[in-house]
Amino acid sequence: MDTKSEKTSLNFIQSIIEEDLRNNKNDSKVHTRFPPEPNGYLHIGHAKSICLNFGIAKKYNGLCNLRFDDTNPNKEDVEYVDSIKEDVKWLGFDWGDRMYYASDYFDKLYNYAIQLIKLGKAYVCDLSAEEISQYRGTPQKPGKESPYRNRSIEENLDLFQRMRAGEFKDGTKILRAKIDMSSPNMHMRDPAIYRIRRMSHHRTGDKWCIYPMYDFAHCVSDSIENITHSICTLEFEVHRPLYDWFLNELNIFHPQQIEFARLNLSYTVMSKRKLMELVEENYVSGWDDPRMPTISGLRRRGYTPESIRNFADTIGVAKRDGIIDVALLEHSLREDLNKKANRVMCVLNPLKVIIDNYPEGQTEELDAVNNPEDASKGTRKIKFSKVIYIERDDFREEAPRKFFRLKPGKEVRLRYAYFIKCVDVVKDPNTGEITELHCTYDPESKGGKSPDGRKVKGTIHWVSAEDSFNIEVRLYDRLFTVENPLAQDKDFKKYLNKDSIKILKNCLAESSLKDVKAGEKFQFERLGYFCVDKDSDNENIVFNRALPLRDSWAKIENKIKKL
RNA sequence: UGUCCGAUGGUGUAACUGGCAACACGUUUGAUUUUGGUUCAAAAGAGUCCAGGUUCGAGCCCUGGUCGGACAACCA
Repeated sequence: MDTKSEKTSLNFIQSIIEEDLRNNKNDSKVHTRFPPEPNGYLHIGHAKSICLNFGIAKKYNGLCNLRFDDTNPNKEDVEYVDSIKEDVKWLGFDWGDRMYYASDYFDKLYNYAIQLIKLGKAYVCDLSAEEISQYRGTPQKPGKESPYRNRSIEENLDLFQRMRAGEFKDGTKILRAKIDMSSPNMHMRDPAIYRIRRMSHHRTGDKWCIYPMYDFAHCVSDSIENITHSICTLEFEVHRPLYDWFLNELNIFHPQQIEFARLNLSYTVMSKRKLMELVEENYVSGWDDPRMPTISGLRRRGYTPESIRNFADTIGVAKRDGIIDVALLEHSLREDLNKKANRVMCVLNPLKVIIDNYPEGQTEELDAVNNPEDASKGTRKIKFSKVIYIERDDFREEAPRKFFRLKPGKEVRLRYAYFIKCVDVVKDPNTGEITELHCTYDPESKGGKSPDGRKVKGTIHWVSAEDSFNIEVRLYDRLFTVENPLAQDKDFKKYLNKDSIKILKNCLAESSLKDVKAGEKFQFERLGYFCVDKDSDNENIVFNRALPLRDSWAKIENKIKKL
């Protein structure tokens, strides 16, 4: 039992870390960070990064900081920092007392910039944004040097201080690193370090009118926090030479940047910009719309932190980018909720059933199991009566042989109750729609077993007219109709699924559900997993369907249809 | 006509210093079942982008291609 340790294969980041540990690099310490920009809500892709960074810290007895990369007051807002904190916490991670902001380091950053100037490695440039862009060249063509590139250190120092003092208009001057305008790497062609931006910052207010750029702020912040492994996504790979350059020139602690492939999920989009577009143009109700791949959306939909963490574990980490099948995410939720969610009976599309031979006015209580996967959850009583409702889908006038549910003249089991047989079908004379069914029940079959050992293939769920109440149920489907909405062209919104939400107002739930609270999750027997939505009030309880149950009948039926 | 990165069943990830390509999801089949759920058992499905080379032996190493992605904000 001792040496049976499961063969853990390391991902490439863990391999790097273990190699570093073997070499006693960084005094054998591991310190990571999760560095979101507070300019939007976190999504499942961030969850991957959070699980990675906090997970690695935990695995190697290290620490992981939460750091807001808030160097652009133009886009950032406290609303977002609050939601980010909530989401990280909800996912189950703890940054302890190490919550930082890049803006905490504005003074230090400023001084490092001055140091760079003194080293002759940075200069103030008067070129306009357009000119800079022209001077930069293209990936194929080298750029040319700015006419301001060779200002003296004294002049640069003076100018930079005056930039800070607010002597120049926005956009008229910029501090640039002096590297190499002919570098094959565009990021090395004298990148911007500081820009003038008269805008109040959500934390530093109006203290600054110059703000540092990402490339400068990020590596220095990592260094200040003694981050050993600075893990980020692939698009920053080209930035790494610059990351290293700043740290080398400044000669300060040098974290190692490691890039991995960001998460893509099928049938959705995963960039803050595009999600923001869906929110702002009202394609969804907000960042936490249950159809959104945001953490808050998934939470509202009914996802659990465990299922998301487990998902992150399963998908692994690598440098190749691809698209993960949502089915994998869904599987991890089903796996989790199957163990945890109590079962209840609800009818989404009710069809009235009258049990002709059941005594008028009589009711009786039956025992129902709360969770067959967990005996400690016990049982509850449900009430049976003469009039009940079943799912419209569970009755077919003309049914294929493999249809095990209710059909004329045939018997079916009502879960936990009785066998019933359909004796009559009543229809609306005008529309032909079935309005009610008449059935008879076998009093001997109470609890769902018949003493004569008669077998009934189908078991269906139901609620009694006596003891049920009206609920609203929202059914969700994938947000997009195609696996990769970005594959063909940029116009991803034309692949939006018009049927991604279906609202059912006339659903019936067993009365045990009367006192539920937002966020509670249940399995509606035979239907799926459902979560109480925050839109619920005393008048109207709203359930979101997180996920339907796996449905092998649907597969059979599809096959029949094809024949 | 640049630099960097990547390429393993349908999808994602493995294969420790070269040694019978494995796991999960998905798919299919069967068993069990008072949820057409769960569970259990089994099967199909790649010979590792291509071409050479090194080697007794290559998914792993070397060379050259091909294909895909990233990079030209005073965004992060």
